[in-house]
Amino acid sequence: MLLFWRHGYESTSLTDLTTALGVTPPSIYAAFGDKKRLFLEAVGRYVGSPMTSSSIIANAKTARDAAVALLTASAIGFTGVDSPPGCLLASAAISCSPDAADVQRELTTIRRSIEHELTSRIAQDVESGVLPRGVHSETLSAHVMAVIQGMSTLARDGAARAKLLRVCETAMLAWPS
Amino acid sequence: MLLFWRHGYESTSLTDLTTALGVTPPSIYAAFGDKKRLFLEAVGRYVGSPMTSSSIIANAKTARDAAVALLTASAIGFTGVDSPPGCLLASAAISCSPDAADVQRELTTIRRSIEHELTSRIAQDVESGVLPRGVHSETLSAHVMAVIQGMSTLARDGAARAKLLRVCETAMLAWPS
DNA sequence: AGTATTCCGTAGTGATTGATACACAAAATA
DNA sequence: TATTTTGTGTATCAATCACTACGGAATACT
Repeated sequence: MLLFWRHGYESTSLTDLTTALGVTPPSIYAAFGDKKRLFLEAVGRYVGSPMTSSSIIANAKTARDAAVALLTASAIGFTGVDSPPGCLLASAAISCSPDAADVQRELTTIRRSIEHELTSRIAQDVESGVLPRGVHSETLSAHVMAVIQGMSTLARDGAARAKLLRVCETAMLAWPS
Repeated sequence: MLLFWRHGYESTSLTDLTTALGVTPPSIYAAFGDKKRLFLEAVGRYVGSPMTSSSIIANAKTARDAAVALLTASAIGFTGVDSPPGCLLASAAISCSPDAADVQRELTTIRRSIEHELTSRIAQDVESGVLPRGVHSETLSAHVMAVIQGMSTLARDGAARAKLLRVCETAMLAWPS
């Protein structure tokens, strides 16, 4: 997972994986089938630890809290000391060859589902009057997602955690009162 | 440039390039040296057309105008009908093998210089009183850059131009009055 | 204890990667 | 017109890619 996180799906060779794991290719292929499924397994581990975006959104009292929690968790997760900078979902398969188009679509689906969950949570608060009527939930959600994906690039470019956390605060200034 | 834009640096093979250009490998190597320099040449063409970020920032009356112009130009440029979705700078060399680390650093340098120019433009408005004292120019600039880089991912995931333009408006709600 | 099964390392598969030696042809120069 | 220079295609380079056939060792079952 860390190798895919740092170097991406296609640029992580089987040699990289076997040497890092201390095993030989047949072991990997017996356990996972092929490189594609191994990668998706690693993605599953990434999105499920330590806390899923879904649970963050579900456990938040308000949509605003959900947005703050998502942004903050991202800023922290993208600048871990013993993990590659940035977001695996945002960087591992952004640009790839046609052979990996299905892998690319898989990550797109995950990103869109997170965005959709946040959109629904916002719409729920608009519905219940917590957020003013007229708020465009889809746009508000897209802005939060854009900041998250963008912070991944900033982190990869060397931005410190404190800087990303300040970006989160700034992004939340766009949140309707 | 379009091939690198769509598939990234490493996933664009020399075969892709030669067949698209209608030439054979020796012609490319005689003209550009190697794949790395050809890519950087394509990047230079990308950042210089039709308008550079530097000129957008320089020609804007205020830092706010610069931010709006950068965001809008990005939203439009990332959703062109006859160009790949997203931003070449944001996607072509985000995750790559150690062999391409220098290419990665090159794009990081470009991204950081754009961010730095915007930071300076904001600081200038704070200095002259156009923006209130206490505004953290670096954070404000980083937020704009994050939204831009994030919109690249949204565009690659299929977001429409109108949606990205609405994201731009939302992002500008975080701008100090 | 003897047999069957699972597991993994050795070694190598064909295909593709970026990059080149060489020869020939067109064009520029003398 | 003769000669040099430039440029491109043919064919191929070693290296690496994801992937696998096969044999031997360790384990599980009878």
